[in-house]
Amino acid sequence: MTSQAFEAHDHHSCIAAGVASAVQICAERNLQLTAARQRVLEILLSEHRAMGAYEILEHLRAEGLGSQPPVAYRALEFLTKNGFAHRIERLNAFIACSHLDNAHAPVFLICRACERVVEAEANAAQGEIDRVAKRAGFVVERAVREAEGLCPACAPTA
Amino acid sequence: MTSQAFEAHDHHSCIAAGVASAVQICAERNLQLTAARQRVLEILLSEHRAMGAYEILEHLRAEGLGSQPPVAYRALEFLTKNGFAHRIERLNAFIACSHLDNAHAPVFLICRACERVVEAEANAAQGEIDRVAKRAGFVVERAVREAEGLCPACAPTA
DNA sequence: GATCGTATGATATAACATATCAACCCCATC
DNA sequence: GATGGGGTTGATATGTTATATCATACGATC
Repeated sequence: MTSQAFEAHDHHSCIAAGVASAVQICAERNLQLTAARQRVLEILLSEHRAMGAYEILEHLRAEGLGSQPPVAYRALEFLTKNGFAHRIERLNAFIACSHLDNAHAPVFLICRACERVVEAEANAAQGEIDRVAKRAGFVVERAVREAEGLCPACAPTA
Repeated sequence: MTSQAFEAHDHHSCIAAGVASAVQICAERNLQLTAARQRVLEILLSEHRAMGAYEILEHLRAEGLGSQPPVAYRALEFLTKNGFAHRIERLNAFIACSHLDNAHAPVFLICRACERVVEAEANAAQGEIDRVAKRAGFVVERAVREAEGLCPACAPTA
């Protein structure tokens, strides 16, 4: 999945492939992809938009996987810490990672009309954040790069 | 104030100059810089870190300028909408603008140790967000560029 | 079988944000 | 000077996101 993800695609394979990759990676790294964690990843993979912790929690609750906030937050912490999901700061919400294969410096494009969020690959070293930080002698541990606006499908109608 | 703002400086003039600029700009644009709004700006200017709405509200409450959340949020909305302050998404908090003079595409450097936040000037057109968005046909209305890490003063000790 | 690390369960609360409606004030216009 | 509209404020309630805290379960290891 590339920045073309605003376009149509075989969505069923998004979920299957995402889970399969996660299962494999967890096996390799001795990470425990427990039922709740895997289910949260599936829930996130099922939509190309960011979901709030409480929205995810509703799913878990309906499926008997837990009903209290920490259940969702713990799963989300595991997924984000290990790169299977990302937090969208602008929305206080979460989305499945689209680039499980490689280490990356993602840029998120958030459509305010259809709510779709696309994760695009970018070059950290070429970015303005990196340049500015270097100049200031600042050590970057985490960079947030998010754009809110209109996707190609929604821009014309708006 | 530039990206050198992690360094020592005449802080009293930060506040005075910031307020003076805001007063002038509001006069020019027919904006009402009411008591609560100006006071919130002063509170933000008084520290080079991001402050939460409820922290600001405490100050207002102590000074009899209001005691309920909407008071703080209304002032903050005015200040951010008109460019006198910025919202730091990573922290769900607010900081006074350091570059009142020119239109800008700010990058924020957030030190997780001392909590200082520096607003650096950057070139939007050269950034990765802009490049990625163009490629995807995405119309950017708002860009969030924030780095969390360690400032030059805190990096050695950490 | 004691201990340790990791994961879960459960309750409560902190922190951030907005909806709504009434009251008020300025000021432009009739 | 009365009328009315726009913007601001006051006040109450509620919605939403996130974490602290303490307790429990369970497998791995010594």
